[in-house]
Amino acid sequence: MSDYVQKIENALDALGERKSRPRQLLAEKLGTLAVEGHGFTVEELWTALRAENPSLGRATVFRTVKRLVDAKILDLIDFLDGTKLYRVCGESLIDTGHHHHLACLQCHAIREFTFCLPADQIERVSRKENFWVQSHSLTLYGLCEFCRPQQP
Amino acid sequence: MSDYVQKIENALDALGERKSRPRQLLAEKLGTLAVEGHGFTVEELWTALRAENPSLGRATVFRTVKRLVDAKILDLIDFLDGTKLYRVCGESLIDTGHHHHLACLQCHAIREFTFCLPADQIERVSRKENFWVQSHSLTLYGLCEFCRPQQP
DNA sequence: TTTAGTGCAAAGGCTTTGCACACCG
DNA sequence: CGGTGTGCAAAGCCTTTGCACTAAA
Repeated sequence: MSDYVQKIENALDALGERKSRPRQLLAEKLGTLAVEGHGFTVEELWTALRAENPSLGRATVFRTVKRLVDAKILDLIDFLDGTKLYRVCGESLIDTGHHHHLACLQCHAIREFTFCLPADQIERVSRKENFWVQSHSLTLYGLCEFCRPQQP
Repeated sequence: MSDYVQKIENALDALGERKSRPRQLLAEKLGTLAVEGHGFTVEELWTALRAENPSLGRATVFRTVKRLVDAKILDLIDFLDGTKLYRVCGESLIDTGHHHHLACLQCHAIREFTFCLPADQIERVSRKENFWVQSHSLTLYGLCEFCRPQQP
């Protein structure tokens, strides 16, 4: 766990400059969440942080989360039912490489998987459509093993 | 054009029951937008409809758009900069088949392309991750031919 | 000492909802 | 008529912003 916290702290250092108490708390919490792989809302994060520091402001969490998303430390996964959850991105923290997400429509668990659309396929679409592709997003929605009825 | 309008009206019939003036106007406007392939916000749609019927309420547009999204008549494309645009879905209206979107990050044009991740690849991920995949979303972001600097 | 960072509360956007009325069937 | 659909305005969410204050370097 300490590994993740350290890396998140380093990432924050690389962005903003100062190590404040709120950011430190946030890094610690995100370290835990990274291990568990849970998705979370800003509200949930804020609530959790206030357990440690009751005066910590909501805006601070929003501001820091935004920075972390820009820095690709956090991913934002959009379930199509209106739910949107942040998740610590394994790619930047433990070098899992290029990945996309499996999103469970029932319990909202999010998992990374490292497979992707082959580059030559993207290239083909790009040429055919005369469209310069810079990035892409791919999410598979369904049910995780805990939410699915037992298989035969 | 009339083709699209007819199909959208039919789709609305299939959902709600009554043909009201607001819904008719909305179907006509969406017919035009389907031909042009433009993405739009609810606000833009509302503004356009008020040109025909100044007393048409914003809530009506929201309510109808929501129904159409649920019915997969409209797609919602999420640019990652906060922009979200609706688009008439070719798949349900003119049977273009399974498709995904090319989204221009500059002018916010949205185009459909019919290529997709091969089913056996999805199947492989599904088995490997022990995750039952029900649906997926794939969007390619980049620059369309009009927003891109001239190629050599 | 300097200035990024913070907390608070207010303001913003966008979307939904409650309610009385309108109007389709 | 009966009940869906509508318009309006108010309320709800989630997020951002302004400002004075705190504290890191």
